[in-house]
Amino acid sequence: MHHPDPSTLLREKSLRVTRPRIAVLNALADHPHADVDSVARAARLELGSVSTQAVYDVLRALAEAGLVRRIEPAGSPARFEVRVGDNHHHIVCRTCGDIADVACAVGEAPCLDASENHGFVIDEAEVTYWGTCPECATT
Amino acid sequence: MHHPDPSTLLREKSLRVTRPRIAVLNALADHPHADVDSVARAARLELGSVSTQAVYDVLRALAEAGLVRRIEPAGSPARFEVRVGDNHHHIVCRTCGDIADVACAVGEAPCLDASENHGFVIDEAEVTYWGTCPECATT
DNA sequence: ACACTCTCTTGAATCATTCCAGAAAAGGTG
DNA sequence: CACCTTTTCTGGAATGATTCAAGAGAGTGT
Repeated sequence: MHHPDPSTLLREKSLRVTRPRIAVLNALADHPHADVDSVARAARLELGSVSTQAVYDVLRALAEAGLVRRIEPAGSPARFEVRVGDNHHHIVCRTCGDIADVACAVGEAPCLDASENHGFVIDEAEVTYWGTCPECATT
Repeated sequence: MHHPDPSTLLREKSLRVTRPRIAVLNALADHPHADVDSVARAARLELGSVSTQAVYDVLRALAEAGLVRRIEPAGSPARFEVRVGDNHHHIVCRTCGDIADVACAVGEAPCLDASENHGFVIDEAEVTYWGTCPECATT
């Protein structure tokens, strides 16, 4: 399930290849939209042990390099995903916080134009759909 | 400054009319997109003193009643605005965190349709434009 | 293998927000 | 207007997510 080799990805961005970084990339490949805690748990399964701070550091480094994307839906701790570069959007369940991907029709950022920009230079339009997921809808 | 009378707004929602609530509504009318701390400071100018917890409680009560809207841009503490009910969107400066309103072309939520909904029932599409504000662009 | 630099570990601090129990105040009623 | 019920406000403490700091440890190019 880890198609693009984590080590290769890291080298392409001139980042050092370390076991925690590989474990975090693998964790995110298996668990899209995972929060820091879930990533840390998954990484620990692979490594035995990693400090929580290392996971935070790794995630920040990967996000800065553009290898992962940090998403922060209102009311939820930060979540991360490896799917980058396609400017897709998210749909969040108001009840359980579950997140699903929604492809962007345009594909490139910014995919929407603002009617008034107030002099701002806009580089991205982030869309978050809010609703109820199938499971929470039935209960 | 405070166009619709705060007391009237509160009564319309069957909320008790208290001095902290009026002060918070006035503060938000004067400072759109203010965070809790700014609201508390503004409210203290009007009242002399209010506990921070009262401000949190008031903001939650007002948000639940639909009198104010809570917005939470990634990386920023929660901010509040007197709700207009027009489903407008926001443009956030990546550098200074400043927020401006952007009218929604459609007006009613959800103003966008998701291409795939994964079985979710969508009730709102929240759009956040990211960019650089005029001041930060020049510096 | 060596040296240089970046990354990881441990431990503590910070910020925003929430929880709790009791005191005070708002609104309806007689 | 005084009373009573319910809701709200106060003060203090707790929680959760995230960040800071200093030193030990590991990756990379020569």
